[in-house]
Amino acid sequence: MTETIQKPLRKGEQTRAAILGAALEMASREGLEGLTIGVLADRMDMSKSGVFAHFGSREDLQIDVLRLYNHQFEQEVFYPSIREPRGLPRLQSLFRRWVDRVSLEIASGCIYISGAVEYDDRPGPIRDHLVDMVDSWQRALHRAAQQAIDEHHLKSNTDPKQLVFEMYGLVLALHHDARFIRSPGSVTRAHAGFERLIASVQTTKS
Amino acid sequence: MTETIQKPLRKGEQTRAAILGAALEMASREGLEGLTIGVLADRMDMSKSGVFAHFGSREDLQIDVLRLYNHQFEQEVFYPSIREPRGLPRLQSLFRRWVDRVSLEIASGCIYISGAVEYDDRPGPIRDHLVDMVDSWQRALHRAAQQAIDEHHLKSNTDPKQLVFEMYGLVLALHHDARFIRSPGSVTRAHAGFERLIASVQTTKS
DNA sequence: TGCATAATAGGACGCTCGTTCTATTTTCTG
DNA sequence: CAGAAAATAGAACGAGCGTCCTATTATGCA
Repeated sequence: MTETIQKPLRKGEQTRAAILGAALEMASREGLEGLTIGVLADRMDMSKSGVFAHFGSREDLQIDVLRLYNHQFEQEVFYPSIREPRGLPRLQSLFRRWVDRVSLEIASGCIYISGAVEYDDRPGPIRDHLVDMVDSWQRALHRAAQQAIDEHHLKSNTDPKQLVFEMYGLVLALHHDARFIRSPGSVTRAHAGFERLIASVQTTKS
Repeated sequence: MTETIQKPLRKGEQTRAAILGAALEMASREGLEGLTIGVLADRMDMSKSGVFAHFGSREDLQIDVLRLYNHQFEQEVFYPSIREPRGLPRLQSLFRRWVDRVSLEIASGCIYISGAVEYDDRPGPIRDHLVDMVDSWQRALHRAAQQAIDEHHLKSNTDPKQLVFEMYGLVLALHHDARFIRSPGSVTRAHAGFERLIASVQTTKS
């Protein structure tokens, strides 16, 4: 009993990561509620209990998938953007990278968006985590918008929350039209909407 | 065998309509995929088979719910609006009534929006019906926007599809922020976004 | 008021789900 | 290399699902 807590062995973490990756892919397409251990086990060529043992429960698996998605989102969208100069450039980078990511996700689906519908009325830890993440993302956008105002890139009477509301709408419309309706040109429209939106609150008109 | 096809009796259609109403309410909250015959039967104080007998299958029930929702949507949003004078007034009425309806649906959920996520990657008759309905609604908006251009209420270089794309985005953002995030002020923001949107494509500035 | 028939109940089916228990295999370490 | 511990498999469970079959009750028409 010298060491009660042992560092986990290598193999376990390795397959656990592989399962999590497959689970993320599956949850992106079918939704977090469509994530099922049996199908996941089939796809991993493992037994149900073998997969299950890596996560205490299905809910824990779903939350871990959520965390992984959030991490990837931050790596691809948030962190590269905050290295842009604060103000309008950073805000534009956030939106552009966001749209880029959702554009790629048209084939698979965005968990933030599908999760918002799946858990809008389903209380529990999953909803709590999801709201936290989306709320955190919106607050990051709010900060960037406020900074753009402070830097006098945007008009001083601009409402950051209104701005972010409309940016979010453009991305939701992109996801909706491209993934559900499957009408072409949605990415272009999202960008066009953003440019018109920025133009209406920018200090120096082009 | 004088009359092979009998007109259905009164009682049957009556309870069928009641079931359909409860099913619509349930599908609004839980989603069409969350609509389950057992729970529906409990809520109706009926047996599962009693409920089931009114619809050939669960899928038929879901499609009938969809039809009922579509009918209500048309009655509340579309038909009252097309009695407004064509052009900008009609377009504004369509949006205002649409937002009004979604505002009321914040407590229950909009099947067009939740269905778009549930069936964006799930082929079948339900998806087909859903796409038809949403597409039909978007085309109605396109017509109204085009007419507003023809009437010279909107600038001649306005792109109707871009306009409808952004209108849809505002409603999706409203649904998202109000129902999922539960942040106040979303309805106001949806209207503010629409006014800014219209102002940017209107012929005579205020 | 009878009687054909519609409406409903009850039970059983096969399936899938998450979860648990136990046994077996694999992996790392002393 | 041996042995402890981790990783995985396999089978079984109870619950919930849609659906089907059969019996019973309720309805509306002649």
